Amino acid sequence: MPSRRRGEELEATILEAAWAEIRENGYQRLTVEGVAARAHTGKQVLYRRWPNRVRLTVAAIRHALGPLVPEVPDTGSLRGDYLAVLRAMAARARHYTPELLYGLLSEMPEFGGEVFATLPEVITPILRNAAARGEIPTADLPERVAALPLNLIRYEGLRSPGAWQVLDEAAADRLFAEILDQIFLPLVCRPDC
Amino acid sequence: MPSRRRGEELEATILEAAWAEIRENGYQRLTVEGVAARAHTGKQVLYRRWPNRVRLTVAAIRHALGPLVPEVPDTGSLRGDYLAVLRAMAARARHYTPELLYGLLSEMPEFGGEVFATLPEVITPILRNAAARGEIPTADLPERVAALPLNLIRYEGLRSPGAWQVLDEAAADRLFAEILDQIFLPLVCRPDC
DNA sequence: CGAATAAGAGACGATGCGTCTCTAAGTCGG
DNA sequence: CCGACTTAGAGACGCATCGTCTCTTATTCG
Repeated sequence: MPSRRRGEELEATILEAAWAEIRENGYQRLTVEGVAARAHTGKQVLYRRWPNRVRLTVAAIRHALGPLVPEVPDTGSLRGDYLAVLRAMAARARHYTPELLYGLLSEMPEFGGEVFATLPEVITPILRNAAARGEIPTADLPERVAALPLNLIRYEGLRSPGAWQVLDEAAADRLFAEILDQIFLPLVCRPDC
Repeated sequence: MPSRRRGEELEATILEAAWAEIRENGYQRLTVEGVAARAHTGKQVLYRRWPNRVRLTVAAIRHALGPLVPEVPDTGSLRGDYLAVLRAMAARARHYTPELLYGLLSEMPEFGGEVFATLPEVITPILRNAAARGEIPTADLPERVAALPLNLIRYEGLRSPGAWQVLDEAAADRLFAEILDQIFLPLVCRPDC
């Protein structure tokens, strides 16, 4: 008979079970009973740690995807840097099916804070570097402008959710290029760029 | 004893009952039983018309809010026209609580087509008028650019949902002005605008 | 006027949440 | 090394609500 698991080990098993259930059946059909069964444990063990289904799900996502904020890229150009950020975001977004994202937001609107973060920790340094290189006249952009590509990408993901799941890397890059070249760069660069 | 209702009359009563329940209790707590009770009818009468709770809700929204596409405004300037469109959209958005919007989208992702429409029927004429007046060099903008303010407003509504419900008209107008003046107009107008 | 239709009312089975209860495995202080 | 405490593992339970089914009877239509 296998020994009983505890603490970290048990917790990790449960969160991985939850994440597996989500990937296989989606969030709507995620049941606490199902997760418990898959982790070979009882419901009470889950409810001892998370107060309800939503919070369990959030914990599972965080466990599976790791920290939200990506590294600050330094590719030598504003375009390259921002592109790197968009790629990192898209990689993360690929795990959010529409059904999962909307389901979570409907039951826990404050989760939006996590999903819609403006990421100044990343964007501000990028803009400062660009200004130092002389690519843009000033790094001091209104937040709405600084986060524009970020927001547009996210909007794209909300608007045609599921799109990330089928978009190959080349197609995603084309989308990023469109947003950067048609909208963001014309808006922030000195006229001659 | 009151006579039994039928057809249009009964249907309208039901949809109004559903909408009232949504406004009072939100979508999550909308129950088919509750709607039936409020409309003084039986569940079967609802299920005879709509296959499930989501579809009933969508029907109730359409009944309450009317057609999606607003009139084409003609204020004499691109800024004024687009502002009018944004105001019309915001008026509609005010009825979508986060909980309602996300709930619907999670259970019926294709509803996004309705919520995220690019509204070319409205935007294209506006741009054509602006071009005819000489405000912009060409009316032939990429769709992504033409719909930019629309998308940003909607993103704003998704990002801080519930915000519309508390935003007074002046504050909403400030937001629209920010988006038009900082982003859209600089992007599409001839340099001297 | 008689037959067909559909309203109004509610019982029913299924599902799944969150709570509660029980036994025994593992941990820890003395 | 042992007795007390904690908590894992298992599942029963009550409750809400979905969607289906059944029944009676008012209304409509041929």
